[in-house]
Amino acid sequence: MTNHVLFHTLHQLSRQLTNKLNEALKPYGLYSAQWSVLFVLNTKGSITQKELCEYLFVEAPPMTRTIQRLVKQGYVKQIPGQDKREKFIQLTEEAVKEFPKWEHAVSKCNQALLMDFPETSQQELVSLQSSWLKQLL
Amino acid sequence: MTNHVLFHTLHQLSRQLTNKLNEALKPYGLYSAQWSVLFVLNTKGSITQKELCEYLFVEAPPMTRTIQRLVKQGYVKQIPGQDKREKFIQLTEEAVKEFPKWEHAVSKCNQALLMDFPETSQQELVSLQSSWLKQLL
DNA sequence: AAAAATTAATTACCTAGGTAACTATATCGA
DNA sequence: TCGATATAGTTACCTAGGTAATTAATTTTT
Repeated sequence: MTNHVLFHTLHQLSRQLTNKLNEALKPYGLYSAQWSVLFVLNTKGSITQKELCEYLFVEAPPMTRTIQRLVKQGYVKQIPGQDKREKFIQLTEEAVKEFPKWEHAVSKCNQALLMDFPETSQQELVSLQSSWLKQLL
Repeated sequence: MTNHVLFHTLHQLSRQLTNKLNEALKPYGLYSAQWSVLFVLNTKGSITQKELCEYLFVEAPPMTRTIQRLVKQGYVKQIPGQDKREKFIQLTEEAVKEFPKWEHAVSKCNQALLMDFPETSQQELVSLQSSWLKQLL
């Protein structure tokens, strides 16, 4: 019985959080999945789509779509690798310029979401989730 | 910084769990969203789509789709209410007959997912998630 | 009682993520 | 070396969930 509640609340939480994130990103014409890619590119620099998929645990097809949208918006460029099968993805100058605004919006959103949720609880939650996730993968 | 990890792992976990659930339900031709509806109907009996939405915190359009698929599969029927706008949803006889099998498959799946995750951790996780979720809604 | 506002459900269209099948390139083995 | 196999990415199509607009029925207001 408690199992069911566990899965249910986890699912609900995840949905609520992405909804809020999408709301926060709306003024910038971005969506949560795009943000996750931009965030990774900002820290990792230029990496292949494969690596992006592995890092975000997402299958290749949705990644292709997300990247294509980012390309169309001018926030990301694809550079053919030495191995001609692979494409390196990196932020455009414009994306680098805009990034701080996006980051600020996201961080404000996250802060609001965590407002009444104590720091210690957050850390416990991360710890529990991480250990569970590690076992699943 | 820890915020980002928190949201990331939550999202990953949620996706992994629904993927596994979908896998477990595949032999029965069902998907996770359908299962969540069937599960609620099994405990609540006959309720309106509105109530289903409220219970599962899902918007009306996706609920309409999920129900229409279940109707097509013969697992659910829609009964017009006294208020002609609303439709009461309930399990068909066949669904009632099949339910135990589905429930067993799901519960086996959940058990496998939680195998190496201690009972106490599960309870902590539920407690943390629930309190956070309550604040968000 | 008639007009206005509200509500339940649907339709159309969007993002997010999954699998299967395909293409093009690279690598491995006989 | 050349044929088989593996790999990166794309395309097509599926479920899941969201918003906006629409329809039909019910309430509320006037």
